[in-house]
Amino acid sequence: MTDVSGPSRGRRTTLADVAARAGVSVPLVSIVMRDAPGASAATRERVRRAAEELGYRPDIRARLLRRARSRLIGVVFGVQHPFHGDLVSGLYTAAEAVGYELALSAVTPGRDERRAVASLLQDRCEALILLGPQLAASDLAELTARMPVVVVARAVRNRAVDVVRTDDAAGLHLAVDHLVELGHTRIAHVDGGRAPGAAERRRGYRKALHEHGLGAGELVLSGGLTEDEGAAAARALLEADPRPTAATVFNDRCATGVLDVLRRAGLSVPRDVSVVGFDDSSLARLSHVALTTVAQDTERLTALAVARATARLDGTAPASEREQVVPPHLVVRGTTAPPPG
Amino acid sequence: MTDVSGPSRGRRTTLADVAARAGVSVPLVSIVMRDAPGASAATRERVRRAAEELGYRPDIRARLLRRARSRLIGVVFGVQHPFHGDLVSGLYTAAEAVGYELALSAVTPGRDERRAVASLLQDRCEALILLGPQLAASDLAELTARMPVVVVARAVRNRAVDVVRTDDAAGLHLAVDHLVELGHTRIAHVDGGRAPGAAERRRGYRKALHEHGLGAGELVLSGGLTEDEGAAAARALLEADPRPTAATVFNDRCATGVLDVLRRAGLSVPRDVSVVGFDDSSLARLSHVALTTVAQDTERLTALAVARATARLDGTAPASEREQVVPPHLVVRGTTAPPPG
DNA sequence: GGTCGACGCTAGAACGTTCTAGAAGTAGGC
DNA sequence: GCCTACTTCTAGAACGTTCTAGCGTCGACC
Repeated sequence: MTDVSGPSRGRRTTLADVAARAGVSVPLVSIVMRDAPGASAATRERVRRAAEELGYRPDIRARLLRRARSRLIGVVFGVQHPFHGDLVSGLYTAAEAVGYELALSAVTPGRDERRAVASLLQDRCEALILLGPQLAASDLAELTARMPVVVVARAVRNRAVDVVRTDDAAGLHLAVDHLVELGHTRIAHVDGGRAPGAAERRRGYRKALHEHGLGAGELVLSGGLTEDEGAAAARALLEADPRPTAATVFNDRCATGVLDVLRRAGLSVPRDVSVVGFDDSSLARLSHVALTTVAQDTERLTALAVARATARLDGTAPASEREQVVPPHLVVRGTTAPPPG
Repeated sequence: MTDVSGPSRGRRTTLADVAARAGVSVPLVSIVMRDAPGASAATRERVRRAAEELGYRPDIRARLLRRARSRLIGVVFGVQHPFHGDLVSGLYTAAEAVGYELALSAVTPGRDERRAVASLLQDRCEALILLGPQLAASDLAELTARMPVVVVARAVRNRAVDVVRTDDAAGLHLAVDHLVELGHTRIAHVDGGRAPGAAERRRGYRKALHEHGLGAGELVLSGGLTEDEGAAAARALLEADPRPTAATVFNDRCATGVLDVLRRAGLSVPRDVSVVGFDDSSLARLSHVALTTVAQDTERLTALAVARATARLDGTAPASEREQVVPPHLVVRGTTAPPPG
């Protein structure tokens, strides 16, 4: 008989296997594996070696079943959305820093948010983080009654839901300030429609324009989340009379659509028209795009989201102040310059 | 005392709670919830109502702990990679169709593949699907010894690993055929470097050129996965003498970088230069890009990947034929036309 | 009228872990 | 020598589910 104790074959190795090999009780092995107090240094060493030899891996399900706390946070994200990718990256590091794990559930064209949430509910998550959810406020409230829920990158009217989001209005204010400083007076805004944050950004654009005494030149063009919608908006912009010399755009993806149409129409960016995006996505950073844009602080957003979720679990979160707003900052690249003439 | 039986409060409701309410035993409730045979219609109805009233949700961890099979497939994907998003979408539907669930684990800038895989190993997955992994073949082989592993969208030399991938060489052959048919004779290829599939695509390009008797005009420009690398390659292409009238490009992202530089240099696509991408990503479909491209059949790829994983689990997978190659097809849009002159 | 099978249901164990309670053993203080 | 305190360890139960085995009851068959 050969030794089949390796990790490769048949039944998975359990605490009992390790305990037998090390000549101790099962709970003691558990203690060692968890680095919990209650074992001598010599025994720890022996148990560790036995576990190593057997290729032992703790069964996280059994552990969670037994433990009161799962230290697991569910995350719902859109698989299509590049910005969600950035946020997921940040969430992983933020969660790890406070000893939590993440359970991911994707929203895809064939799998809506309800499904994504439902699958996490079975998973013993202690809290849920939803990235830019489209769920109705009532659904969110219902979910919140069941467990802590933190919504990221979307404003929610319902005061019972924790929200962490960028100060979208301030972001557009920054963009307009920058353009005004360069000397622009006719500044358009390409809108995001019903997308999360769009209303706030539109509001910020309007407010900034008025504060600079440029309210008369206000021009909101209907756009959207995607390049195509940006392209359509750019065509509308070209026909405006007088034509704006600058545009703030709902997001970077949409802005690249705008850029493309402007350039194909023979205009130079930024010489003829300046363009400012939003998100500072990897798209904007590409050297041949070099989009001036409003950067969201993903690191801060994700850290706050995880912190709020865990605080809610510990009961240390404030009952008021459910909304945390993170200031954005402007990243000036190559698509903004003084107006022509 | 008010009724605290609702789903919102304290301890989660268990089978025992439902059983007590319905006046039956715990296993019977389990039978009803699983739609397993062994309960009368009347009882089923009563149990279902009790469960509904209590807001009962099965605890998937306890279930998995008890069950021999978890019917759970782990998926490792790159959160940055849009094409992985498409694949994940397909995997969800393919898995659901055969009664499996997915456990997602993301690769991010701060979380490498090892970490991603390790977290799934704890999770009781029965099989692993890895999307375009960068892991060494030896690591893959080691993993395969432990559990069924299916690699998607990357060729693996090791014959012990199941692979489902697009026929990259054939894809480039299609692209070259198309360009030759249009009348092009000087066709360049923008390379993907060490990226998964790049070597195959380069090979397909060379083979097609030779078959058309155009081997003399072979020109491979070093590119990569991203727009920036495509832009650099396009600058090299502009300096080539004689200048190619067409280029096949490693992928769509890279191709958009190529397009951008060509157009900024004052050339018209497709009038002066034709460009063919690879992936048929959402990028290529954008109306203002309208990239002619080689489409990967994501639906087929994902269905085959799930089918292979489950077949491996059932022991019905063939010992040979570890590699399944899916033919791509050409999507002709607006970036290809006959050469000038 | 007894055996058989099917049906509807239940008792008890099992999955792999962690928790609680407590048992040995050692050491120190009086 | 006894009490207390501490360390190291173990027995047994518990988490919520599903599996195995088996118990009644009913009807049918010979």
